[in-house]
Amino acid sequence: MINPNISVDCVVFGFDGQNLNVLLIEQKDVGQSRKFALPGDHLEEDENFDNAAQRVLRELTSLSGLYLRQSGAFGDPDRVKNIKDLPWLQSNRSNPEARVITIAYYALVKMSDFNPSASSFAERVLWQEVQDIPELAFDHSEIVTTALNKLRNDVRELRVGHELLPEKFTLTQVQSLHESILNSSFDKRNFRKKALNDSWVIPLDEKQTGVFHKPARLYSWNKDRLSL
Amino acid sequence: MINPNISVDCVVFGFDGQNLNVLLIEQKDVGQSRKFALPGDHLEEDENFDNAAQRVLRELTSLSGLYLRQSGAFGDPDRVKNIKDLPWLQSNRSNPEARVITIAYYALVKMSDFNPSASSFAERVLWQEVQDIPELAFDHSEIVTTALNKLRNDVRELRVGHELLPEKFTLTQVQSLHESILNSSFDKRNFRKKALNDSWVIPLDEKQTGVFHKPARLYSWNKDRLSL
DNA sequence: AAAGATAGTGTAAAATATACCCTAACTAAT
DNA sequence: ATTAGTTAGGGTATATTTTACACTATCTTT
Repeated sequence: MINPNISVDCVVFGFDGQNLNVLLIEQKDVGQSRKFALPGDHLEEDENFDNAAQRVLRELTSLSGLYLRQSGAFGDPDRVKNIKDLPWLQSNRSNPEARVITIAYYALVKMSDFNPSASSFAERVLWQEVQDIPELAFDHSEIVTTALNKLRNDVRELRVGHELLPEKFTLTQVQSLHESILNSSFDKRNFRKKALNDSWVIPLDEKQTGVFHKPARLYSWNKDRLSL
Repeated sequence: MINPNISVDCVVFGFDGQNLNVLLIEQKDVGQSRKFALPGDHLEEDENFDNAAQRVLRELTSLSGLYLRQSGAFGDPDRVKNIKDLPWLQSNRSNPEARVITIAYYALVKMSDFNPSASSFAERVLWQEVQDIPELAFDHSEIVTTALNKLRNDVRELRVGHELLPEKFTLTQVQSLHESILNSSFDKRNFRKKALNDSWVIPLDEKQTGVFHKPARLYSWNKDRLSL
């Protein structure tokens, strides 16, 4: 049994070692125009928000096991009343006029660890670079902006980002991660000094293999240092 | 027309120049036990969250014009199913069994500027010191904790707290404010150095009057420095 | 004139942040 | 075996920020 007035929307940021992306779905076409949106859907009657976010994401994109954090509630009475969204609502909702509030979640994943594939009313799922996000359905652009701000705050406090790298990783990987999330760049020596000094990471007695240049030392996260 | 499934709850922190308090309402009694809760109520059908928070607070406590910030959404399916809350629900809600999700807001005010008075289903409103909050209805304790964490983050970044002091104030007042919100204490010289150095405030050519000790210089906020 | 109360101030030491470039170690290709 | 290509990795001097710490000044009241 579905709750027609409450939905969750997920902003999944994906990191490919290089760039920061957002996972979008392309709505199954109604008329000719293609429409992009965040993966999101209504709550079940007896479901809490966290579970709903996990389920919806799994149903639409086949992703599961993400660490999702709530990033806000959006409830403008007109947020699903824009004319541009009407065709989709009409073909997908039993009451297209209904007011819907949504609880937004966000997560950050390593793109190579997850292979989204479309199902349900998603025609297609795609990774889109954050610098280059097209017009989105409903108020989803605003939801992305809010989530991105939260992500940037969180990474500064090292509250997010660990899920992104393998168990053992190089400092260069950590630095790229921070750089792409914060959209800036840091001095290598200073970055490494800080990471070691603040004990973000623990150096291992192992080196990278399979690269065709000088192999880097591997590190693991210092669990004690990860806030929450 | 009321939306029976969505409510807003307001965590109003009050500063009296000394201590940090939270505004609670005492629910009109049902049976013998008195019950405390946050001011909160259901959304109107066509109301956005921000407006609802303002209205609800006004209706229950007669406070208006506060700067309310969203601090989270709470939607556990059982959050209003605890047996302890049933009597009140039965006498105040047409469908006491209904699932209700709530959007939490918080604000910070100077207690002397606002004079809450009870109405609607609030029997009484009271300021309660944050260190000493009684058991609250529903999941309101959790909501307070979340809001307090947010407040503490915000004051550090100077995003909150200006509403609290008069137009012209002393540095000691600013310091007390920070100390009570962060529940800690700072060195006077260092605090003043920082406030001036970071240009939080602008010194005025005026002094306190009416005090029976050395009068302090007055300052005003440097609007350019206030984030958002 | 004295007592009571808060305002207001400076400096040294420690910790942190910034700016800046060259050599080391591996692989692949010849 | 040599070379070219590629990324790893480290140290120092300077500037900035943070911390710790205690006494005198100025007003009111009695």
